[in-house]
Amino acid sequence: MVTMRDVAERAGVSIATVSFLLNDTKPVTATTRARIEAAMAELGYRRNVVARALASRRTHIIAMAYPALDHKFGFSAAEFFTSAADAARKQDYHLVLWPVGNDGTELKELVGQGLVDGVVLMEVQLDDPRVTVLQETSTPFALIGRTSSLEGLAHVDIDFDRTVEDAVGHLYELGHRRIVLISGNLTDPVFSTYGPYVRSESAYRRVAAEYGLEIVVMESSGSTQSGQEAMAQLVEAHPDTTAVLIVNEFAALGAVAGLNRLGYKVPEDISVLPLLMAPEMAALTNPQLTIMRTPGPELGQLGTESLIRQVEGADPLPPQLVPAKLYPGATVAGPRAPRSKAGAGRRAARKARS
Amino acid sequence: MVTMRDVAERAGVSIATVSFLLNDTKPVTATTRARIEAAMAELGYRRNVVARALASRRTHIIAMAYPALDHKFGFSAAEFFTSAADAARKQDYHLVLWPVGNDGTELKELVGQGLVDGVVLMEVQLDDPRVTVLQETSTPFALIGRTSSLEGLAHVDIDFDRTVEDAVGHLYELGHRRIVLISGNLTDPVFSTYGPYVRSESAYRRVAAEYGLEIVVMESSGSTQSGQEAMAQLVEAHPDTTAVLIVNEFAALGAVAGLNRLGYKVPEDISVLPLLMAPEMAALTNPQLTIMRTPGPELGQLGTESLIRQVEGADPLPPQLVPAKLYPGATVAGPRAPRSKAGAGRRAARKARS
DNA sequence: CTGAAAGCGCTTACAG
DNA sequence: CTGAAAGCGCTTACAG
Repeated sequence: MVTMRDVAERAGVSIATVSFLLNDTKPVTATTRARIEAAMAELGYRRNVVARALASRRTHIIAMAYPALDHKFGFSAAEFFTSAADAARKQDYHLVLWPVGNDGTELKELVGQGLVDGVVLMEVQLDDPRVTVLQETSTPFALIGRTSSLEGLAHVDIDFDRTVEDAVGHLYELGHRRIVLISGNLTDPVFSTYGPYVRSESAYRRVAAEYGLEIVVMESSGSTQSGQEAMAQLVEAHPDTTAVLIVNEFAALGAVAGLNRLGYKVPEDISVLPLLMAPEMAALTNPQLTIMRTPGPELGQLGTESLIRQVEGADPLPPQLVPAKLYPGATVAGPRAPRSKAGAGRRAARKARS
Repeated sequence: MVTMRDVAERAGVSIATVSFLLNDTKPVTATTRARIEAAMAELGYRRNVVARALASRRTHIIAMAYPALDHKFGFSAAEFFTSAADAARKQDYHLVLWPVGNDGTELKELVGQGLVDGVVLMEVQLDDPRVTVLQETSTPFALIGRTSSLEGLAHVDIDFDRTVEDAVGHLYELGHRRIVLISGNLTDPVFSTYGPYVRSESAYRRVAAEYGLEIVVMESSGSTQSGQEAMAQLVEAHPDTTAVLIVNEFAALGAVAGLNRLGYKVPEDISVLPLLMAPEMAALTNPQLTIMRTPGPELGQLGTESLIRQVEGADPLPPQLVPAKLYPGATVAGPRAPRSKAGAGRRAARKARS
């Protein structure tokens, strides 16, 4: 292994000077710079990040804590990770993925080892024990998501209000008046304080009321299967529904499949608009889903930048909320027969057949 | 931060003794052990992995190099990563995911920094420049996949021969005699040396010949879209096909969707059997796909264990090939009218309509 | 602008 | 079984 000492000797300078040049921490004259750079090139020198970490008390590694047991690591998660990794690399940091539990014990164990300078928390719950762990250990962190009390916590999150406003507004303009929300199971302890479900639902209730729409919220868990089951219940309980908003991306896939199997055409009979989905996932079906596109790339980057600022002693970025934006596909259209009874009659007939 | 020195002082021993106990590198009497453990508990000591790494020349971090630009990071990749991470953790290692290019330059840069003890290579190509980089830098590594020349390289891989044998055998027993393989695009430079396509195809050619079946190989790229397009071509060029084997998991999803849109029922008209898919992906469709289940959990674990053995100076595990196993779903059944012309006639009629 | 030296928190021969 | 001490490859006041 070629060390800084080797470079210094070859260039005829001290190792301190090499370090100053490498880190740009003190000015170096052009001639010594040239000598050092030549020496580095000739020797193929690469700085040892472990030694640097020990001496500087900064590993330049940050962790993304992802509760993989409670949340599938799908395309959306991959987007968050990838954009965060890119943002980190641009600032000379490594990002590592930590699949740790929701309760904070594993996180505490890992953080105590001194491997990382800070943590980006994914899938934040309204009351998240991991936040306490990070505060107690004085570990810099940034939330992608929000706890209920946010006093001074660095965070970025989806703007659920605008996302739902835009989604409902789009459907309304197309003529839809029967718009149902499929949210999560809020009696499940893991998800009763899960921001996306809670915030989507409250935004939907507010927005639907503003539009004078009937408010119908149904639930599903985060599986394809449960999305399909939700549709079976929906067409039974609310046969006049013309559009479905759905929070969970796996359930959304199941919803489309389920409607098809029940004999409903998407979007002719019912439009389906997932509120949070990655384009790669939307492309798995054919025709491709119309979605509100999760702002994963933006949030991954912002969260990481906010964290790195803190690690380096600066103030975190101000909190930012980014809405999911409409990403057109082929699962949303105007209702077949807006505000008439014809559609409902036709669907009822089909149902009787099946 | 509480250091080993703090623990040593409190326990009334030297830091060397604490280290011996912690690493189990030298015997320690029961009484000193008790004193040290008490001190560690009281102080909440946690060993600093960075200092340990610098002193021992072993970071206990291994990287999984995944060429994210050329290969989507889907459910199969997530399975490999998760199982590798678990295997690493069990042996006191961290696994980090490195999304690096296929050409080795990024890998060389990263490896030179001394962050990792070794590398697990994913999506290995038959002629892989990353292998050269790792050899030149004397970095321990294990392949998940195979290069063409394997002289002494630690590797684990899918057993394509047995996978295809089992898949074709299963279909044959159900009565299928027209079994087509959808492989990859071998004229694409990235995939012309991609093991799964190359080896699946050659296994298929051998096995189909053994069964006396007509050999039909078509290609698709790794997208849902292309899987759908392949089906359009298939029913045009080979209307008597009763079963489809398909290598790429995204294309497989598209194949089912495409057949449905073309008016073919799966599995009644055509059975679809992906050769390499993760169950989570198979569960995205409804009904769930019948698949040959990628042995991701087994290979992730074996590859990691093989690597860690080398890192610790032992011989790597002997190469192992693991077949994908049949994982039942609802997209494979017997052909509608085996060996008669009735099925083909009916399909031709449907085709004329569309 | 450059250098000598202490120190980051451990591991590991070496000695006893 | 335990300890004193060197050393891992850097960074960083401090001095000049």
